[in-house]
Amino acid sequence: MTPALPQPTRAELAILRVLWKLGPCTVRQVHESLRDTQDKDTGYTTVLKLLQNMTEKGLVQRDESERTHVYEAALSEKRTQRDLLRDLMDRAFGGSATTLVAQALSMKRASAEELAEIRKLLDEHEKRGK
Amino acid sequence: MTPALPQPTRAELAILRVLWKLGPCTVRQVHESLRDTQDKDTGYTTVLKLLQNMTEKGLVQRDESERTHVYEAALSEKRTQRDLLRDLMDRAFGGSATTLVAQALSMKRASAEELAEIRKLLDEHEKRGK
DNA sequence: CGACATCTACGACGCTCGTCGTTGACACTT
DNA sequence: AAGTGTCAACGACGAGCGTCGTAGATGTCG
Repeated sequence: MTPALPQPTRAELAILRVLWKLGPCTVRQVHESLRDTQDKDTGYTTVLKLLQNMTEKGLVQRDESERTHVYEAALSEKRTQRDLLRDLMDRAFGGSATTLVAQALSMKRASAEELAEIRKLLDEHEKRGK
Repeated sequence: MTPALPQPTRAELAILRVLWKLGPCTVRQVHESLRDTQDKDTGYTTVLKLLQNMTEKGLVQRDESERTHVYEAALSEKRTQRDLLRDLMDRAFGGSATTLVAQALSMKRASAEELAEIRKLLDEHEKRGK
């Protein structure tokens, strides 16, 4: 089992999303990508500090072979999503996946394509269970 | 539209879960219920302080007509779950309900009953969309 | 009445998080 | 060599959170 890293905070998760999308990045690349995506814009040194903290925690890995360091997400997007979802499920849904899915469906009037997609997932899941 | 209260923190959510389960409670009742459920146990004044903070934020409503105040959750459990799920969906899943549901399913090898339940939800949801 | 329990209120502390200013190292240009 | 720009590192700050000690008000029982 992987050692269960600390949960990323909001700001950290925003950075991870950039790393997942772009792959390994310098601080500057992350900063500029955030500038594009984000509403509020974050100072360069803030992003740097965040990335340093995340290195400390093990959320990212740093390549310092060059003067300009390159950061990379330590965990996959899927894995992190699962961890976060698991946490929320325990904290707010009493561990019930069913309730969680129900809320997810009722929340968003899911589009027809989405519904079909989910149905397909269900089928595959069931098949695998056999 | 309801004014979108601040998100409850971890500790606050634990308290809300007690209030949802037991209905309106005194501080002492909440404290003791937490003592039962929780691993780590929280001091009485801590719970009191938390509830005072939550009153400040509007997360709970306080009846102070009696000397011993009675607290009640301001928002329904469902509503809060939706808010939290929406937030996580935006922050970690790029707003995709499908991805979220997929992860929820893959996370827990859902039991047969759960799968059937979810399928039923899907049907109802589709019908309602018509 | 007086002692004791119960409850709320107030203030403090330690911690984490996000933010930034500043500094010093390194590189490039002229 | 001097000037300019980029970068990582460090330290600081303010806010929010969870924790608690203590004080002060109010009730209860002898």
